[in-house]
Amino acid sequence: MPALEKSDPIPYERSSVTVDVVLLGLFRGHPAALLLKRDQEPFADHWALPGGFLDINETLNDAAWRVLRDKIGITDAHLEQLYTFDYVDGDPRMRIITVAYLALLDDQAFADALARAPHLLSAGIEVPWQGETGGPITALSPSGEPLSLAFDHADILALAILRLRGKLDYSDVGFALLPEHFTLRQLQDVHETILGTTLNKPAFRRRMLDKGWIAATGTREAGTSYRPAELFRFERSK
Amino acid sequence: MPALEKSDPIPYERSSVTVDVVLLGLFRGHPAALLLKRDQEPFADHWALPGGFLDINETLNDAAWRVLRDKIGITDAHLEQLYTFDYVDGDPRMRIITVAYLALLDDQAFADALARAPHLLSAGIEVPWQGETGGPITALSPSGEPLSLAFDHADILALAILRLRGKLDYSDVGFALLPEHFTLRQLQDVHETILGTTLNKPAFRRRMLDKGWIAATGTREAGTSYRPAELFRFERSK
DNA sequence: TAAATAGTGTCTTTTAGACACTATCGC
DNA sequence: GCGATAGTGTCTAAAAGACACTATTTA
Repeated sequence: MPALEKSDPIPYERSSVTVDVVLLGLFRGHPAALLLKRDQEPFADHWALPGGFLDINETLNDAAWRVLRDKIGITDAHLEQLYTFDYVDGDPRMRIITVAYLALLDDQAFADALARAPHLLSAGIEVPWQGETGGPITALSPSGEPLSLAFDHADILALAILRLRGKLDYSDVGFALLPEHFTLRQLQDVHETILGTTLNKPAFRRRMLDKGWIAATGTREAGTSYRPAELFRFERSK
Repeated sequence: MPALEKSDPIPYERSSVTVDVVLLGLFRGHPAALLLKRDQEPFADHWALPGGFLDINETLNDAAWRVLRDKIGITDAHLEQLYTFDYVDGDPRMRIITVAYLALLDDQAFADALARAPHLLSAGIEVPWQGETGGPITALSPSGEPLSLAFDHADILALAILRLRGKLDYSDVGFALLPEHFTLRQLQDVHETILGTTLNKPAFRRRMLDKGWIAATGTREAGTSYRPAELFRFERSK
């Protein structure tokens, strides 16, 4: 558990800048985020994004990777900056600037992280809005109960979903949620889960193949009780 | 002129967080940004984005508006957060976190700001890359000479263009560069300038009208030596 | 009437959706 | 062969591009 919490006085030679990381994966057909339970005020017993203070001699990216490594045990993931929030809690002395990052994990990395750190919670993210409109989200416990989130972390989670939806079509973020080799159906499942819609199969395949982002491996998935699908991997054609 | 520069020692009760604002408008068929000349080291005599330190009791948005108001004299503009940079200059004690903002000005506001603050420079932004690829940009003086930019401000300007291009089609940012009443040709010019391409006229008109973002005013532009175009204004249909 | 730009009708091309059909695996 | 899912052919619908044409203003 973190020795340093945001409620602590700002320590010597540290600024009041923190880095919080949204660790996002897919779980049972829903987006899911890894959360930690706070044991101190404010927001004791609320669930929070893993985060930490920015060290004086590290970059923002370094800090995000340090959070991933030290708090979750992850050293490999898609990582990008999301947005910078200022959380004001009444007392202006307590003002904190939070640079939020988004980390994307494939199923294996997500499950490994959960197994390694038993205090982590995999929270299902309920996204009640369609498209790129935005709005509030709800984080659900594994049993389906709504979770109380600390600080403005519900807003940060909502923005993470929004960003992911916006970038899914024109960038390669979708592949960060898949293992190295994957079937086109798995890729489509990722897109459908993130977007919260169903997609047309032939059109989706055409589009993905036309983008030139995936290359057939020549191998097929194993262990199915039906026709095995071809495995692809992410590879820009140029 | 600013009394406080980034090169100064961090003052009491101020964090090392700064806010820089890209003030973007369109000038002679090119994107243009408002820059200030630095008179102190580091980067003395280089051109820099207007910015300032974040005050302990203001939000990031407040700080961005304060920069716009105090340094440029602008109180009304489209303003959004762009990205947060950490600029490291060798000495880790000098590390600065910069939250970059993007402000969009229409021609009138852009010209007014230039007239009000004679030390401001309108720098043409040369964007050598197509689409949403990204890459370096060049800032040009009014006479066409490349300008030396301070810190990582060339990167920030490049990101501003990239963001604008990415959002132009699905958001309303384009209207922030136009006056309240505008013709469809003006709207198309804005899009073509930002994207650096030419667009098909009938297709553009169809698309804009179908979006339901603009409403005809029933009036027409005046003072033309040819058929005057109908004036529209920005107005979401729902 | 000439010049210039606004605005549109329509054909072609491209892209997406619908949907059924064939293909291939385990059992 | 049966069940299940992979993968495709093809028709339809929608959107974008091309391009010429008409419309309306000033001079």
